[in-house]
Amino acid sequence: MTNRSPSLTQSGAELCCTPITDAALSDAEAADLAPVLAALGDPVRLRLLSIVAAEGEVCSCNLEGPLAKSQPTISHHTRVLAEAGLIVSEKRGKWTWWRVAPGRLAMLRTVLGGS
Amino acid sequence: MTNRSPSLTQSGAELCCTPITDAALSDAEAADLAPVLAALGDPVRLRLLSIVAAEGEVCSCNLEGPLAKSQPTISHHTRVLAEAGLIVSEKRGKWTWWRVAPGRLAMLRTVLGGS
DNA sequence: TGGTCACATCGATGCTTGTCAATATGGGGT
DNA sequence: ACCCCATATTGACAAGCATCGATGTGACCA
Repeated sequence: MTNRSPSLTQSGAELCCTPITDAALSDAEAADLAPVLAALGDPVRLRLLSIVAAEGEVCSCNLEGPLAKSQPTISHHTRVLAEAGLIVSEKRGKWTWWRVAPGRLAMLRTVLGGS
Repeated sequence: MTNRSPSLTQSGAELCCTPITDAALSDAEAADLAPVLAALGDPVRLRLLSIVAAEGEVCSCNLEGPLAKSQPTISHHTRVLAEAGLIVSEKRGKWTWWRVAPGRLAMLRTVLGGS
């Protein structure tokens, strides 16, 4: 494996941004977009994201409680959401803080038919 | 099960409709919402929905071609989208026509942070 | 240097799901 | 009645995924 950013794999891909009501998605566009929506298709991740979105900033250690899942499971889900480009991490000392990635949710709203 | 419309299982559930940026989802809300997003988390279904959304109305027989999947697979995916409340069907003669379910996509946009 | 804490990774397991061939259902035409 | 055509359903199989215990990694503190 080549050199990579230290703490996080994070897709910076520019995804399709035209409403599906305007034009059908291409095969490639759907393939790029589906993993993002699939990341939201799990109740634990959906709730995780909503907690981060509502709080503005949440430490991993403050997720185990509300989500009632083991630490590896939480780590797995944050990873999936981060790879989908939906949340971003920042390390402070021993702790990892999560924030919603700017723009990504707005892009989804647009694709789902927003003006 | 009580009386229901003849040809289609269709969740008429009233789903959560407050932006996740305002308040975190409850366990139950996430459990209700996740399947809808999971339905969109497959590239074939995402493209299927976009075709229906862009065309306005599409016959099942006009989906096999663009999606390059077998007939049972198409039937499976339309069923999943219908059960997620995202599309609705109407039978005309031998054909089944699909349309986007009104309101469902708008609800998703709202939950994902829309005003 | 040694210990503790937060988090990531690995390995295993059981469940879910996308896919298609085969078959069933049911409407239309002749 | 019979045969086609469009769609739904069933059964089976391979791949993917959520979950957790065990272990690795790296930061902080004494």
